[in-house]
Amino acid sequence: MSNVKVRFAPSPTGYLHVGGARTALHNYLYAKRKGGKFILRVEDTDQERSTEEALQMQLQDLKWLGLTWDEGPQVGGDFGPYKQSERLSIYKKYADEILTKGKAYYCFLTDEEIDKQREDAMKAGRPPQVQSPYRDWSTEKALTEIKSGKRAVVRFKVPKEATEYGFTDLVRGDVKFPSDMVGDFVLLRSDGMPVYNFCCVIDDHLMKITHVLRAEEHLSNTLRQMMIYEALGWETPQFAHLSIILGPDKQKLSKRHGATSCHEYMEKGFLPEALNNFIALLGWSSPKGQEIMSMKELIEQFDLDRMTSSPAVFDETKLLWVNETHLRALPNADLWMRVKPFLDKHNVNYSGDSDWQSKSLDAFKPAMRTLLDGVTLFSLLDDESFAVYEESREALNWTKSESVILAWSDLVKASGKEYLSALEFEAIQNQVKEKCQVKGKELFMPIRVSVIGKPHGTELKLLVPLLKVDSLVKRASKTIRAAKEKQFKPSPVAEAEKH
RNA sequence: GUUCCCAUCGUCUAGUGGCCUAGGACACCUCCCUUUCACGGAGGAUACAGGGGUUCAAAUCCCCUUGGGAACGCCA
Repeated sequence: MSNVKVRFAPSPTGYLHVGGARTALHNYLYAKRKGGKFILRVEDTDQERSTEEALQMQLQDLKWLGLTWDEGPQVGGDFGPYKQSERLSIYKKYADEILTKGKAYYCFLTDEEIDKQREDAMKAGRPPQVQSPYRDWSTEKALTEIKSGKRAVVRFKVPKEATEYGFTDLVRGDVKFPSDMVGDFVLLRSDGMPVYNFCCVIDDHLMKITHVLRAEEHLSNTLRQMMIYEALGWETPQFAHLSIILGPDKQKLSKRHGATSCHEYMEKGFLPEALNNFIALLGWSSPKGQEIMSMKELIEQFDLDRMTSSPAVFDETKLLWVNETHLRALPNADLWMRVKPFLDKHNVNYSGDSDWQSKSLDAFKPAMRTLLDGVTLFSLLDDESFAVYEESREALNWTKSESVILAWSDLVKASGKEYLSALEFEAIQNQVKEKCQVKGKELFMPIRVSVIGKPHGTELKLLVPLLKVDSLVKRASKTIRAAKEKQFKPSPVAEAEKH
């Protein structure tokens, strides 16, 4: 019904960056909202940096986010191939067309000559543009040079007389460029490989792209691209330039800011729906002012009229909040499926019983911000990783602590059960209270230390039923021993601070 | 340097000339809940970069300044 067709066109030079993911997401949302198509095109004309491995990684990240494409690699489509490196003959054809029209020329300038020109221009306060002496050579003359072995690039002939190129950007409004802002730019490299601005135009046109939503850094490329559209007599698509994403220091988000790839966020235990939700909000806001949204809601509410043109800082703290909110809203069975791979990866043992899993999740959910947090939490229930931590030292030094733990252990053992219920736990706790004549934290802290090795954490009545009785007893005796020998494991936090 | 883009709480943002003594969210602080830690609940502090216009009226329109960013590649 709708003829809206958008594309995400990454270059496979590494992992999928969160900035790229945001561009992909906004394109996807727009397509879905308008009932149009979202296509994926691989811009791999930079042979030096593009790799098949990086491409596979990016495709995987896109799938992880649920941003599936209607046309592109792996799914095909009527306008393929979708890898630019496989479309070389197409680009060649249109380069010839522009050449024939006299709107481009072969240029034999060497890198050194260009560098020198740029340097001189900068010194003289002129924009660093190429001035090619080959601009007015005839194609025939150039071709004979090429036949004799000389290498040449194809340069676009930017009109000498300065005019103004303007278009209406869907997020920025009217934008105008003076044509002399750019010098003659390259269309085809000397090895015949086309360059970004050129293939971008050819492909967007041939693939019938109606709206180009891309990052702001491409804004000034639009001028060159408009010139190419003009030279070919084609109509330009609609452009929308998305504001860039900044790091906390307000500089363009890059690796030195820490995690910047989707893959890293996946490994850190973030949910794809949370990353999507958070990223969607960078440069866009819900008309309802809603903050937490499912993919379905994002699609329903997304449109270009609510895009911001100012850059946005990527705030990991807020991402964490978005993540924990999505995470806690997940049904236990679903959450378990997501936590499990993390537990397996970190060799955390757990019960196969789904009731146990669900109860554990109920107990830990309030403390879980990421799936990775599940690893720390669930290892508390794993006998193999039980240890008494440094932070328990104080509680174990209290005069009655040892007797409390001993009494606790005896009563637990005497229960004869496999697992204690919450009620049974409370009954035992009360008996310990009477027997040792302690209350408050002097009562429950030593008990908690003997259960998880730490004085703080999840409510005991939730925790205790998750551990087998004989495990509780063993843990208690280990705790007593640790207290006597003053052997404590450094707390993870303190450890981290050392580094 | 040149051109272009941008400018509301620390951060993401609402706001399209009167509804703004500027709203929401994250973070922060206080209190409540709680025999701990979290969760949760209730409050609080914090912003229209500066200067000129236009207008009865400006966060909103115009200009300048300042600040930030991007582009100026045989990268994308």
